[in-house]
Amino acid sequence: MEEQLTQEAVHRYFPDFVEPGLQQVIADQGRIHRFAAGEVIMDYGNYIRMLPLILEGTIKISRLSDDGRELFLYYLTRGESCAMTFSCCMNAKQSEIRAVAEEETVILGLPQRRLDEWMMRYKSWKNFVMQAYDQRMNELVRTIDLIAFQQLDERLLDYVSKRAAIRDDKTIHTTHQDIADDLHVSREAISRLLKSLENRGVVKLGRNRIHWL
Amino acid sequence: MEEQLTQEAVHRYFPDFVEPGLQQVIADQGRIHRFAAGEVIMDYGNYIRMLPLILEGTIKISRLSDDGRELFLYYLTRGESCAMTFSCCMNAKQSEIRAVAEEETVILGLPQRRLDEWMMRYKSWKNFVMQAYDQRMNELVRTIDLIAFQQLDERLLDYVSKRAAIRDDKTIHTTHQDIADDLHVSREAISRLLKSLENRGVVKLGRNRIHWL
DNA sequence: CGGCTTGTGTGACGGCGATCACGCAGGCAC
DNA sequence: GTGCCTGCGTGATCGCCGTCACACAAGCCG
Repeated sequence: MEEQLTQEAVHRYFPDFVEPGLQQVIADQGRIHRFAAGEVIMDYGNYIRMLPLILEGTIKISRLSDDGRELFLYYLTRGESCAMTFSCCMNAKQSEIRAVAEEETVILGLPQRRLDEWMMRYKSWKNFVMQAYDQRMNELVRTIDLIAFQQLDERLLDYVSKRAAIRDDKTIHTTHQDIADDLHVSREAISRLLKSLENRGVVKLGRNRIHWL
Repeated sequence: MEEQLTQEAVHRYFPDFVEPGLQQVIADQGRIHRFAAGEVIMDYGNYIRMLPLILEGTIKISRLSDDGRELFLYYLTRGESCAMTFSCCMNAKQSEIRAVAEEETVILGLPQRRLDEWMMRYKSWKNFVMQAYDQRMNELVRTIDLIAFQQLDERLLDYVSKRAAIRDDKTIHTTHQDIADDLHVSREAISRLLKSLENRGVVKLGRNRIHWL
């Protein structure tokens, strides 16, 4: 069952793709894939045959550092795509990132072969790609800023608020350990700081969930 | 005195620009600018009218964080260009970065107006731009990795070796305070660690200079 | 119900780096 | 030479977070 989108649906999901020709090829060549929460969409070392555009849901992008540790980079949500994957597509490299569905997620997979050609043919596609790079660069710079300057409590606040915002859900379902892993700190530190946030009335805690006030 | 390059010189500096037409427009439209060590090439809030390609020398790229602190990002050297500037050019935004010449530096300035058009017309230009983004993304990820995982001594080693490598000069001329600022740590910590590196025979220290062994 | 697993709270202790407070040394100006 | 400024070395103290060690609580399953 290989679903496709209609040209109208492409236009609805990605209103920035203005050229009818672009809408048409995306509709023709894109294939819909569905993933359950926790499913690995793409993993380190995989050969990449398609570029994912996210239609629904959220995916979490991580990367292996030089010495094999997992490094959380960012979340992607609907209407976005993965800048780190472009370069792999372009050079037919193996994936340097892992993408995991955070919740039930629907993506449109575009065949790797055509992307390069689209860059030169469709201005709005080129802009989309450039903008994706730009967004991610800014996100990474912001992360560096947080790690370099902020205390852990600020970083945690940022993390929690962002995760609450990315889906319109004020309750995050996760464990303290998972947060600690993403921020590369100890679980105890997260527990203590969350407790103090609760005392300050910023969040309400429960087992496996954090409610953002 | 507005110097230009010949088409042959463009080819020599940037062998990856294969299209003769691209070489020609770069030669025609590029203007050479020279900067002394320490000179500010581009500053926060400037309107950007040109994209710099570095012909000779080294420039240091920094950025203001959300709350106004200076955040060192990376060094650029010959044959490279600044990915963060592309996006400013594209959208005619004000600069979000500061570029300072580390040493005497020569750049070729390309007029902002044409860049977008070149992306779609010249494949090797498009590849150059994409590769620039990709390199910087990887550099930023590596920085995050270092800050998140490594102790300060590892970061310092990485920093010193990189600065020694970027110009072919095993002696770095700088102060402990400058290094401390780049790494966002205290000067004392840098002094102590450099001392221990000297004791371990990794570097030789002198006033205003560090010699890499 | 009791036992097990998984998640959370909390104390004790230690290390790294920040901060403060100096002393000292190299080089420049006079 | 005498000052003076800038850069470097070093000790003392302090705070954040890592680590270890447990207690306890929530939920699942027999």
